[in-house]
Amino acid sequence: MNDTVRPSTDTTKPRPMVRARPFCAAADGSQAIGNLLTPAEQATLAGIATTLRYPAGDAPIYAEGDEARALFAIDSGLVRIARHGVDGSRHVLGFLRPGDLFGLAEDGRYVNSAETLTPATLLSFPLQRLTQLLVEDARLQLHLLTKAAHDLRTAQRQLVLLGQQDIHHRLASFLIDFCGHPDFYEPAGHMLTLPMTRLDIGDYLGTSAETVARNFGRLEQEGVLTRITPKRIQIRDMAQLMRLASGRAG
Amino acid sequence: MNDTVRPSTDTTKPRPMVRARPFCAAADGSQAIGNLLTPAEQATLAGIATTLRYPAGDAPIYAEGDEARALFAIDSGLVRIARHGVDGSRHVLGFLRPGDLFGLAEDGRYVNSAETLTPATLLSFPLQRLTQLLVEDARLQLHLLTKAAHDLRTAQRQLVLLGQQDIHHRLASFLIDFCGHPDFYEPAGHMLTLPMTRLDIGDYLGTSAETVARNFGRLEQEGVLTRITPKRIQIRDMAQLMRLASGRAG
DNA sequence: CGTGTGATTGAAATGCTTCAATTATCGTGG
DNA sequence: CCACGATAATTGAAGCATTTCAATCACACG
Repeated sequence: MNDTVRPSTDTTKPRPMVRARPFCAAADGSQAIGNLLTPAEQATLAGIATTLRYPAGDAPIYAEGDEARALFAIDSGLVRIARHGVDGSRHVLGFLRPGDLFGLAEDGRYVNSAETLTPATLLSFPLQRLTQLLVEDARLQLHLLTKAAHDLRTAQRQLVLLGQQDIHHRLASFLIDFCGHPDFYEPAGHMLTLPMTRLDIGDYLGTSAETVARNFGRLEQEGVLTRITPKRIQIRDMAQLMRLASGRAG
Repeated sequence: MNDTVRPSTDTTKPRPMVRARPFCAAADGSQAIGNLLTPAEQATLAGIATTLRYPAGDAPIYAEGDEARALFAIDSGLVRIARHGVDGSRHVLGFLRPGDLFGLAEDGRYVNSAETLTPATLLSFPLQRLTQLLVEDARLQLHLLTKAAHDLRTAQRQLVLLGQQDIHHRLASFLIDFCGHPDFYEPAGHMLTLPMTRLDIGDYLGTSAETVARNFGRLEQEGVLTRITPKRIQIRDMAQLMRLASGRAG
């Protein structure tokens, strides 16, 4: 295991990015890039990438206000994107998976912060060289444009989620998101494994860790799920969970 | 005044798009295009545009699920972008102004609905021809990519806004947004003119029209503002309003 | 096998939602 | 120009969900 927060760096050829969709609302630049770009385009991008390794446990990748020097793609591991209010409050914008892209800047600075949730390997694309590439390759641009449009839709999904009044429905939506991802949901045993804390979920859903815990309890009482451990959840009534997620009373 | 909901169409040369930033969180594709594109690029775009005129009063521009045939830009007037839940609830994603772009599609269909707030003149860009243009012109693409990135940041702002617990702060943020736009805020008399209803604001802030009204009352009691009429608001303590908007206790 | 972090639960206070009634505003036609 | 009617806004009150502070419990890690 890594014993420092500083990432280890190597410039060897990174593995190709081949993973699927992002799983949760990710209001930041985030989407699978593997199935949007051709192998040739991926190779072009990989040519300017540097591989970085980070340990688990909230290792900072960048912070709000930092000078933006690179765009990142996740090769392995999980990353949390958040913004912080002046009062110290935190709002989690998304949980990112392998294949997801993040690090969009504004006026040369990052507008949010990124930390690891688990040990992670990232690909870093220096902005300067990336920009150079973009003006040369229209095809690459069109794909990135498509990606950005998709991210906007994803952000809209979370906006609608936060627009829902009660946490009961928001939590259901959150869980349903995860059930669509093989890395976290095992259909055979109906087992869901959550990689983040209750506080992370609370900050994501716009509520507190306590309310999240209480609503897990409520879903359990209703027979929708069972908490094997806090992070290992067994889904007992997927149909009902989906009803709740889509806003229908339950 | 228009006497039908169908827009009148003409193919004469549309006026150039020259307005400033969008004013409110606009989770949909929306941003001033005038100051991002060169006159030549604007001319290229204008060449494939059709001008549409819509009356006021919630005239539908398109609805969720409609086949997406065009991208829209506002020449004059105001447009509301929203999504609807299966239970009939509505979540307003943004209020758009002249210069704003909207109508991003997913799988050939619109993912939200757009209606007028006031009489509006729109420029319609047929998707087919627009796509053609994009693969030919790398410069245009890079600008649209920048625009998309900006919209993502805007969506993030609204996410943070909705992440705030109480409506008091959310409403303050909402009002501060408007104070930055000359079309709605007159600094001389500290007068703010809101073009939408309390229900629109409620659906935007994730609450009800009643709670919005109550919080206007509360801001008035606190001496922050005065309601001349429901839609004409005089700001009496801008500093305090900004403190509230940034999350600091009031 | 301790120890610290995360999760859960309790209880009081607050804020929000909902239903309902009243009042105000604005566009329209007399 | 004023009156009218429809829509919007405000306010009241009861019920409910969430927040906050606090204490306890469970688990993972060393």
